[in-house]
Amino acid sequence: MKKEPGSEREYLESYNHDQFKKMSVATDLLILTIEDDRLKVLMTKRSEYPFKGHWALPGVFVGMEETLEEAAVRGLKEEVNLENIYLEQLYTFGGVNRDPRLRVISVTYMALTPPEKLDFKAGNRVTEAKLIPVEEVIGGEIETAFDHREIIRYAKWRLKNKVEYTDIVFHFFPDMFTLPKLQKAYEIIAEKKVYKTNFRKKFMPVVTDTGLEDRSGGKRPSRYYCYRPEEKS
Amino acid sequence: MKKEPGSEREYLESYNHDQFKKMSVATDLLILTIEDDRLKVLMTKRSEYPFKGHWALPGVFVGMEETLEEAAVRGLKEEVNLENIYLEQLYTFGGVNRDPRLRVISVTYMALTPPEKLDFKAGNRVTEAKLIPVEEVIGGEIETAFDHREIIRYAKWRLKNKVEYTDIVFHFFPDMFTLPKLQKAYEIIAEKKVYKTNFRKKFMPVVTDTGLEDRSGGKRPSRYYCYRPEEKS
DNA sequence: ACAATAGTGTCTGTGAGACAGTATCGA
DNA sequence: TCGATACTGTCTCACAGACACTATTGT
Repeated sequence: MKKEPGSEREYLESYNHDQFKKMSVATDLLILTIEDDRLKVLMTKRSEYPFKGHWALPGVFVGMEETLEEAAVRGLKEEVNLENIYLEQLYTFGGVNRDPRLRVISVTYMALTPPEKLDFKAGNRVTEAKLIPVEEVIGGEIETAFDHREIIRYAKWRLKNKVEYTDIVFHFFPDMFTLPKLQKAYEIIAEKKVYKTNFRKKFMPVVTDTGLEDRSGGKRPSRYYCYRPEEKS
Repeated sequence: MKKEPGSEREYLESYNHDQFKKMSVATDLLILTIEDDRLKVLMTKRSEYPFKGHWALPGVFVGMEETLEEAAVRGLKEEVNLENIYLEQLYTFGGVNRDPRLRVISVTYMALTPPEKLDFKAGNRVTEAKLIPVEEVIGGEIETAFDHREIIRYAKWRLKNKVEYTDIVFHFFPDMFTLPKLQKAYEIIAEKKVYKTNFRKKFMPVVTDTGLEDRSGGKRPSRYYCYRPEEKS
């Protein structure tokens, strides 16, 4: 078959080298939440080789007809039945031997949610899934599959940085929350104590008082606030 | 052929679905520099379909035996004969129809360099390459291939953010530089004027005076500084 | 009354913004 | 001397850190 140099056909063929055939692209999900005053990540126990019995991040392969973000959203829906939550691309990991079976490029996405919204027991999944404190993963107490320990360490680092100059803390809470709880979450992520006064000065401008109170504490009740329902016009 | 459920073999086969076969992974490079008081990006003129005659970012496909970063480093070496420069992963673009020929996931890397180190005329490249002001690309004055205009817009945004709270400005300069020039670069990237006094207060702690002077200005000479040769012990 | 938690007032220090002033070059 | 550029001193103001104080609950 005759080839026209520089033609579309020649290009299509040149890209079909065997070299580029066996790479797969996946999105791995870092579903993070705060529970019992600890930052936790959702992991699934592998029931198959390799790393059978180890814990891994949930993930899906990217289909030919979906974007990376669509794949991440699909994964969230399939694995934890979760929709409409905060999602951001974290980093792309492409080590050669990340997966001993085949070359997998993993585009990781970070999802933040209050623990109440997680529903990983239901659904049609067979594999075991649970929230694991990131400290236990990073500390090596948990047997972790692939390079997922590194990925989790990176996510924790990114979160720690962003919490100081953005409003991501709010994504760990439902519509209503109390400032003491918000502060506690902030301190866990930032890994440092802050003064009540300064914390409130910082976030008061972006929250609004609901008038409701949380009387579950036993002591003086704290007020419920909402995030930014009054955006300044 | 008999299959053992849960075996390694079954897994390998299940990942060989046609669905995951035709995706390619590339790294596109954003080689940024400051020249003539403008932020510029290196682009190459496409000599083939598609987007023939349009300008595109340099990039290489990721080989099976190299990591993403190794591919980026190789691309830098091949395209602009550049080594040992600042390189950071920017973002991964995975739109379905980014490339009309085949599905390409593009892991983009941002490289910063002084313009003197660029050597894209030499080498064995046949395609035309030149530095184009990012404003012209974003403004639509330049015919841009694929989604590269979006990528460049994102890089500019990221750079603008990082310049305020990191030391990336220094990567646009060789070992020695004057503070007025450094400030000018800062202002171009941050897209705002700053006061000399405050700029110096901010960066004086991380530079050291060489004693040398730049007498090319015609007026009062400015001193040459180095970046952090005196890291505090 | 008391312990415990929620919430406020205010002093201090740091660092950016603003601007006036001094220093050094060529012509 | 003059214009232009390099460099410095210092006032102000916003904001985070620090800490003492008041307020409201259950027991």
